Amino acid sequence: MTTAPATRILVVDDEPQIRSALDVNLRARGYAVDLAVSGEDALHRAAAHHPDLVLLDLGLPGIDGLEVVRGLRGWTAVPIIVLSVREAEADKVAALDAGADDYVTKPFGMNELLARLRATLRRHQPGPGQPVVRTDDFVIDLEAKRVVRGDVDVHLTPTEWAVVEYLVRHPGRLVTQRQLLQHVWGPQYESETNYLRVHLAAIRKKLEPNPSQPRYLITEAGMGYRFEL
Amino acid sequence: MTTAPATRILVVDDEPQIRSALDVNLRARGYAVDLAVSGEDALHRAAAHHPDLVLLDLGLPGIDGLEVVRGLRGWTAVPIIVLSVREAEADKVAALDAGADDYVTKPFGMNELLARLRATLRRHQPGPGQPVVRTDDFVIDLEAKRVVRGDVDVHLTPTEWAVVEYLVRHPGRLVTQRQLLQHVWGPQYESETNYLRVHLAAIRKKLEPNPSQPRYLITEAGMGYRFEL
DNA sequence: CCTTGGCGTCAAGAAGTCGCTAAGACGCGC
DNA sequence: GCGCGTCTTAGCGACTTCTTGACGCCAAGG
Repeated sequence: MTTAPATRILVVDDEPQIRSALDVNLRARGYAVDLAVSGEDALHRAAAHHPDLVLLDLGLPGIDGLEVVRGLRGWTAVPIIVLSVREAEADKVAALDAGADDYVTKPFGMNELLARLRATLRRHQPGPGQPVVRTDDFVIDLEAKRVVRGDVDVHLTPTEWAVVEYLVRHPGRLVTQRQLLQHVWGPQYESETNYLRVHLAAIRKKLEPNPSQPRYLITEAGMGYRFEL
Repeated sequence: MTTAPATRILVVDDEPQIRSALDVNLRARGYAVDLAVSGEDALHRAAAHHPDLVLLDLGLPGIDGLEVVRGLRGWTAVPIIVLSVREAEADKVAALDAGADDYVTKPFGMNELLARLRATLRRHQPGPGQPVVRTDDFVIDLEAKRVVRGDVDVHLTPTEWAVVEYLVRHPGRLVTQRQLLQHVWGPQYESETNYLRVHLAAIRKKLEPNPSQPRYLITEAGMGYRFEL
């Protein structure tokens, strides 16, 4: 029997006690743990090791935890669970808005944390990780970066692919214009919604059975887009 | 069987009769009660004993009850239920704006008080933050920014969503008009309650089974709104 | 019994957003 | 330097969403 590679978790916290408590408990459950002590450290380690999940304390010295969330979301959809003290209610909402997946309030029970961690991982690995998304009208192979409609290949330009991939990797979920822009074009883009309009139109023309009445790539006016299975 | 440690309640009131009435009734229900006779006393005792809930009379000699709320919120998110006489309407709103969780008007029925107390404790227990909120009539997915009623999607506009999200993220708690306005429209808005009326009406039409007799989005006249699970 | 204040409702106009098209700019391989 | 695919930019009508004001209702208080 081959052993599945361990799930890699990046723990970001400046308090040594919490760091080592998490380290011990996670290792005991068979996770591979990477530790970061600051926001900068976290961003570097994430870029270097591509963890499967990030456990992020919001109250960091230096770079704010919120900035770390944004920094990560600029290029990756890795699930992020935020830790914060109860007072920082507004920060938690802001973190979720910035793209965090869940949050746990300190002080937390280790069991609750582990449960949320498993739930978040489960959500982000739909079953035995199927890199292929099927609809009635087309098939998207995320691994091979191919789209087939009927029985012919559909060619997507790089930008179109980036948009489609991001939407498809968050099925059913509302993706804000900011999220899409920053993921596809870069962190400094946030208000160029005309890019999205043009490229979405092009994508719909290629994928939707009836581009003028989209069934899969839904616009939510004033908010963003949603990929409907 | 291990005995759960008693829930600790800090009672703050300068009137001896009310203090002892609360003391007796709360002890009879198995709560551990700590008594404070003034605002200063309350702040000291809260810092020393970390109560699980604070019952705070607004009409205190010396430090105002409002200041006590602010003082507590500076470092703890302990639930606060405010007691006040009916006349002090403005004080109640101010206390809620400062971060109190609920209020009870004096003279109060002991049963009502106990019910609110249990409700407040209950919702502070399991940590907030489920990304999905269910009621008998609809499901709100905070993560996906999606609302389903029965089995059809309900479409919310950006403003409607912002209002619903804020209320739902503070379930059971009385949210003042100010809080909603400033969170949704921005800091400079505080008295445009007509916005709230119009948008709440639209939301109720979409979510409530009987919009003219709301079950979930409750209006508290003169104060604000409450999302009741 | 009447006034007052807060709320719900409705409708119309204002403001904002989106889809679509087409033209110009860019970058890469040849 | 040329051509091709691709991306950016601009503009317009259509549509969605927000704001605003008027009106009626109800409860509290004089």
